[in-house]
Amino acid sequence: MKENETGIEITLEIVCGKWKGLILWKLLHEKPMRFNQLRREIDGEISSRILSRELRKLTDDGLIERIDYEMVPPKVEYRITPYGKTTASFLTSMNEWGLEHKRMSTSRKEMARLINK
Amino acid sequence: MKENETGIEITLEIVCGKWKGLILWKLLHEKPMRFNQLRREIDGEISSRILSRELRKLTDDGLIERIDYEMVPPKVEYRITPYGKTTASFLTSMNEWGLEHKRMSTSRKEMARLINK
DNA sequence: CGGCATCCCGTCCGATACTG
DNA sequence: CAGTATCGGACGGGATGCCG
Repeated sequence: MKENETGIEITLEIVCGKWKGLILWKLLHEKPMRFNQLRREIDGEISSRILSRELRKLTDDGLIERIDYEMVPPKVEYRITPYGKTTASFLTSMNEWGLEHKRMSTSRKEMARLINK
Repeated sequence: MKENETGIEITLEIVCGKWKGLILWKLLHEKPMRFNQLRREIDGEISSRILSRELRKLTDDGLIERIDYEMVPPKVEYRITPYGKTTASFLTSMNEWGLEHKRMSTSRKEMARLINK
């Protein structure tokens, strides 16, 4: 373990990419959700293939849990785990920063011009 | 602008990828730095091509500033901007989470097992 | 010193179609 | 309902070499 290694790298391994942060954020604030429910509620329209893949990654990493009711028709729920809940600390910060900057401007570049001026 | 859009998405557009978060983090805590100095000090060994590209993206987004002294041999410095400094809020959270989880375990999977048990 | 050119690979992301 | 199969494009990341 390197001495000066930042925590940023480790955290990025988890939330990097377009979707995992959003999925975690959703499951942090809702009850366990079913596959298609999650699919509908995530803004930005995620395809079932991508959602399936991202859910698998999060499950493999122990951040969420897959509950298969083994019914016909199938019913599967995804729930945040205790470990997953700990991500709320930085996801909340990220959300606040993003919202702040969305409120202030329509674009990041414009934002930058205003602040840096 | 959508109503329920999360700030997460916006924030991820900036720090996503392996390097931009680390570069920002470095420049947040140091004086303006030269290209090769930055290259040497970033852990994980970044190639000059990649560093160059990432620095350009950050500059285009107004998060850092490129100062060319127009000397021979070339001297160029990169400095965090006021806008870039605002990212400290969430980068700090991300760093803390990562360090916390690095301290507790050698791997994320083991970490997950411990917490979720 | 601070890059850019070239080539390459693996991953991310997506549309469409299909299935138990 | 909850996915998988297939195909394909875009992007991130890297090795090597060259240049003013």
